[in-house]
Amino acid sequence: MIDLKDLREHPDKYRKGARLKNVAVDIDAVLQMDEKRSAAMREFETLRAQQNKASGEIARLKDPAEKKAAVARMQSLKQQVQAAQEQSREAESRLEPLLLSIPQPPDDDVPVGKDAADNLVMYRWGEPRQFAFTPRSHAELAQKHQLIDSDRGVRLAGSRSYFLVGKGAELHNAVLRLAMDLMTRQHGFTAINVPVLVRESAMRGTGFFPAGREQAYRVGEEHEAEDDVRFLTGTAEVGLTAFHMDEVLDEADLPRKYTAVSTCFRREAGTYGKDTAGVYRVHQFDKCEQVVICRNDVDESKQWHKTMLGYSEQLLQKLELPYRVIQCCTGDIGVKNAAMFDIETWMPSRFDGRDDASGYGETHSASRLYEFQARRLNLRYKDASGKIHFCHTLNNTVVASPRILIPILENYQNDDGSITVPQALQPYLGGCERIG
RNA sequence: GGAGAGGUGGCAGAGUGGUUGAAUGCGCCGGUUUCGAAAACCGGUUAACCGCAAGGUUACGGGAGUUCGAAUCUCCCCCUCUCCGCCA
Repeated sequence: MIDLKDLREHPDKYRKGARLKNVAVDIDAVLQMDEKRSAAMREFETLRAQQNKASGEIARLKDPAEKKAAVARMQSLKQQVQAAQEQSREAESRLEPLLLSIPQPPDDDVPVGKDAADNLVMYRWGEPRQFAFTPRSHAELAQKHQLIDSDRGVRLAGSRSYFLVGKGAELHNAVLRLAMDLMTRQHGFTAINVPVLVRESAMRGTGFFPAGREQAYRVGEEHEAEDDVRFLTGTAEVGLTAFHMDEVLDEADLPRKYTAVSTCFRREAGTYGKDTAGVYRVHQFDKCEQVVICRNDVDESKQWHKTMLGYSEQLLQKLELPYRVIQCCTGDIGVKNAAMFDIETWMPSRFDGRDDASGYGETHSASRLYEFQARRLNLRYKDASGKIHFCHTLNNTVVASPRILIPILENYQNDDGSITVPQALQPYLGGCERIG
């Protein structure tokens, strides 16, 4: 949710922001609606004030006849008040969806661009491995060692579904455990287990609705009342960020640092035929997420953004997987973000043999939202002087699996088809050093 | 799924039609006192919106209604808790 006052004062900022993000919104229509609402509200409040005043006077009248006359005089005012209230409410209810649809303008330091093709490569870590043999894809490796069973997954749950089996499941659990341990033990994040089945208000509050609604699974029968409907979350960001929804925190308790592993559900609507081999794009996966809720301070937000990005890099470095860090351009950061970094990890099977860029696949996404989510969630804090502010929120992937199994299997394969278990994961697999 | 109880300010808890945005207690903040602290005493302490201000409007789970006027009355919904049943 953007700041309505700011929209009134700087409409161009939002026009430009929407244009840079390739989002079609009619700012003028919003401003008109806002004007209409304000007028209706003032009208209603004036009338209501009159009514309240008269009511107080009636209460003080002792003489029954006088009282009766005064009450009779109020009849017509009552009609007017009701009509004005009706108008005011209608204007309000028409303004709200318009406001929800206005994207957060991208930050000044975000490169301008149309889509993912215009994203900026910031830097790389590690060198893509040169194979002395023809490397196998993760799908082949998984098949060979019976780590991932897509055939049975599809039979049971449809396309983009899978079973993780044996060491496949162990590897999956291992990376998530490693991620969780890193965030809690080393970086002081509080571990949380979040609901993945949430109300619409949580989805709207975190900015996944209304834009993006088609990506979420809706749970509930058709005949059920809207209030009984729940949605499966596509990330623990929802639970972690909405944890303090409608609360006023103490500034002294900020920043709040939370991490969670949760199962994530995504319809992947509009991606038919894309990334169908293996487990790159699936409907259900597990992810360790990090969320920071901090003071309303742009510099602090930017600082946290970098820091959180660093935590994820640290995880990839522990796994010794080559990656590159991308600054996403204005057209690729989505409606809710002010800025976004992606981390792409080297996946040999995606490499086309010519352009290195082809071999990197997205594994992480770090978002900086300023007060956009906090406004929608009504998530605030009180500063030392007692003033109330909206918090800032940020989030980033720590690790998502099975997608991360792709670079692990492919980068750690040996010429005989066996797979070396990354050192950092061996303790989580009972010391197992090699698969196959 | 069956039966019952309840939802009021940070918390506890009054309040059943009129100056109650809300008693009282706790907590919190400030002051007096003290070498300092505790205790005691005094004062302050919900938020959103409109307004330069004075001031005004809204909100007692949510919605609808009755009324000149609703925390208080009526209807619908939601949520929480207890007991029974079922269940990981």
